[in-house]
Amino acid sequence: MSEQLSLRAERLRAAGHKLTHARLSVLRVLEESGGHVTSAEVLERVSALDASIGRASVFRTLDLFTSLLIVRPTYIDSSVTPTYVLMPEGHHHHIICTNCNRVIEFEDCCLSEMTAELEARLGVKLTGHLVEFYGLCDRCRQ
Amino acid sequence: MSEQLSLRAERLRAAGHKLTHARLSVLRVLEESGGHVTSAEVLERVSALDASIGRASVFRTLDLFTSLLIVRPTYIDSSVTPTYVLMPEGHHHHIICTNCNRVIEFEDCCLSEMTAELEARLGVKLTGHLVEFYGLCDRCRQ
DNA sequence: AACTTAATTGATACTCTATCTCAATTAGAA
DNA sequence: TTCTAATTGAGATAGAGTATCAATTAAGTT
Repeated sequence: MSEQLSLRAERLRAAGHKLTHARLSVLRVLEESGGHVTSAEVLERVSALDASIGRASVFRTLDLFTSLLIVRPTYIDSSVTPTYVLMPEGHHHHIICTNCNRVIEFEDCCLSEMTAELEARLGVKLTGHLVEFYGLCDRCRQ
Repeated sequence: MSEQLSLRAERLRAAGHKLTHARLSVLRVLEESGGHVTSAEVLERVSALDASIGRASVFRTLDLFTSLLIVRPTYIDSSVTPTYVLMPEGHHHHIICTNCNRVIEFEDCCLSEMTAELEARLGVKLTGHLVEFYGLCDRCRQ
């Protein structure tokens, strides 16, 4: 198959990891889902794609992607199952309605100043961020 | 016992929930731990405080606190157990080192402008936020 | 202080997510 | 092709979180 590698697959290879069938399948599922999927959903879709891929590999891959900041687990509904969020350029922003649990994503953020300030003050090197707002969405606000 | 109620306990009551022994115990454990505790740690410490408090109540309470934004589950190490973060005034900010998993908390953030802008543009009413930065801490930066 | 009742609780059995183990397979370099 | 360490799949296992339901309790009312 004339696979066109995504940028994330390149990052995976650049970090010294093999581009295995299982990993590329999980990545494909994540990218096609547009982010915001639970591990159960990833498991199900990966199985639909190729039933021979094992559960353990899917979880191992999600952990690997998390450590590489390709994906970030967050909580939406309760404290139970994490929802995996794809991090397009290493950052992600959304609003969670505390009434109906709807997720509203937005693109722009003005954290580059804060990033520079923190790096200077704390001596850290920051590569990404996640911003979650909580509140009532337009519908639930009445 | 001459219990001096914390502000969070008042918020709990104001939201129409009973101030039960189990809930106050979980709240006390969370406040004494300074945030950043796993459910297993909360379970253990609540048990140490009063062994008669059941597991189910602790989980129910953590879910209740999450829905009230008294606490927010986030992921630190892997995709496994959530770490509960106490939200002092409805917002919380930290840096997670992607190498050693150290958590660096910082206080000030400049998101009030972004909050106002989002409320105006999207018609939402925002009550809190969580900001997570990822990168290398000063030690791991070499 | 006793009464009332809906909210909450604890015990425990259960479900289901995620992990561990290890022999078999595979990606990628030589 | 050959080689080897990384990775995999299967399935048993661990352990986090839930469901159920009778018993208890917080807190308003009298």
